[in-house]
Amino acid sequence: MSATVKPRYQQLKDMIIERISSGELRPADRVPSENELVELMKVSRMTANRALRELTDEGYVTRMAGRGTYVSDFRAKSHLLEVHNIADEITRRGHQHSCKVLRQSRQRSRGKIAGALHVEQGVDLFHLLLVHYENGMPIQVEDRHVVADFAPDCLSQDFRTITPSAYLTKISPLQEAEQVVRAVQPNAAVRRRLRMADDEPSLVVIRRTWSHGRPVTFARLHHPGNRYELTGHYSPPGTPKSATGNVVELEIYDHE
Amino acid sequence: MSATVKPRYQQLKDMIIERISSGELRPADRVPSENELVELMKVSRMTANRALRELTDEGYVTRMAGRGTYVSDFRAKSHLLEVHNIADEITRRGHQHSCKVLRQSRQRSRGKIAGALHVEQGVDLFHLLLVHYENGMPIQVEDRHVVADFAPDCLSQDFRTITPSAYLTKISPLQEAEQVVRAVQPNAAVRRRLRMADDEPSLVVIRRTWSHGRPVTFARLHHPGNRYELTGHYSPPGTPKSATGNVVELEIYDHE
DNA sequence: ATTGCCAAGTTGTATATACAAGCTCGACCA
DNA sequence: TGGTCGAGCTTGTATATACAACTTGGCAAT
Repeated sequence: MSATVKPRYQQLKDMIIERISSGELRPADRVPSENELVELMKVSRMTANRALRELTDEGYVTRMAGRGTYVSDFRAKSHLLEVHNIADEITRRGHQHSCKVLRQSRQRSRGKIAGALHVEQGVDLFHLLLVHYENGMPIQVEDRHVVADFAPDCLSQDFRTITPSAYLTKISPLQEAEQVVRAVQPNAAVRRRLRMADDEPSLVVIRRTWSHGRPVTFARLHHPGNRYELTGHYSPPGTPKSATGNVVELEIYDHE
Repeated sequence: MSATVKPRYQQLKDMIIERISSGELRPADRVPSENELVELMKVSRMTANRALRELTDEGYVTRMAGRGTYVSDFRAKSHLLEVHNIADEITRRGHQHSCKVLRQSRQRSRGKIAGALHVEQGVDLFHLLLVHYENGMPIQVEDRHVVADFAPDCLSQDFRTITPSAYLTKISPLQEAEQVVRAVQPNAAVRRRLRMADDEPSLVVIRRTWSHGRPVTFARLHHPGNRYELTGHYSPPGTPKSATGNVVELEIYDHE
């Protein structure tokens, strides 16, 4: 680790973050204006502007033209959880990912599925039912519907070599998504496919993905509760990546 | 909605995003350099620089000094899930939040808890055990440990009026967090506190929060699986907020 | 043939300057 | 008294310029 000097705008950001973090600047307090920073810190206004603008993007401060810059109210901040693509997640663990295709068929949309995908009853959909394995152990049942005209060659894909998620993002990458995570008692079919114990709950991720302003796919991802968990690490944007070290085993249970 | 012209740097961003989204620019393709954008789009280099820099922050492109700018590989992108503070979440639904404090005591750290908080055995901790209610129905059991010297006045707080999360972020807001989400069979105590059905699974969020480079609190949040879910909406930063409309009810189950 | 080095192109940062637009407050006027 | 307008602050954007650091490729010297 060399002691290279940080850029000036980053020093400004660090200084302001430190003043917030230490409690010297509290939520709704006024942050020095760009011109004040110019004098205080001997920088140009564009440099001060960049620092304050990035702090705005990162949620630390709020700016109003004509008023000034004020410390944000953090209590509203959400914690973020990353939900990875299952195949990437497995290979990143150094394990082997494999996949069995149970169904890959064309369907007419109906009922709730049609509603979720914002299409009329009877519109062509593709239905995919896959089981993903990690070193041979089933880890996810993927039950997915895809709007047919978004991915016309869906039936000719070999989803053992490319996951539906990767295939769909290849077609049109920049997407919005809604997600729901639930703990449920799975039905018998899912329980059997995932080789789950009798009373084992399932962690379910439901995801609807949008592209070019319309829903294009709707997936229900079942995981065995005893062998799967969602993990996330949240640090404010702009923070050095390795600040907190590795993920640590976090045990759930003590007796109350 | 007035038809005010977008700023020039935003037009640049939109243009590049559109070229990526349409498939004209694919992952690993080269994006026009700043100087090329200066000529093509008749802007100054600083404006082109801002556009490309923000696209970098938003994950669309990757830049390398001396090499150029290249379209990112989206397959690696994670979906994000927001995990809200329980009290905010309830009040945002227009419901009434209340809270019962079951335990608020000083403890010596030991075992796994000490390890998770990176402190020696025997260091002072506070132990909090709360139940959060939404319109009178229990919705979360919060089992939390706090490093004592981070929050010395923890025992004198009234956590019926301020949640531990809000209290702790008030002390020192800018924090990193690790989170794990699991589906588990809760023990009898949790099941009783949350008035859960016999075979109902529990959605558990385990969160360790850091401040000034060290862990300061460690919380296990149990929720009843039949009455609680995590929801999230992900759109790339910089996208207009209301692009996809409201959250829609997403049903879990069809028969296979 | 290999090595070394330099030129050209790229991103990254920093400054000085300029103008537009929004907000506040006080001076001024009717 | 009440209202209006403008001075002076703020942020937001845009440009021109400069230099540093990095990468690549080709050329020259060894």
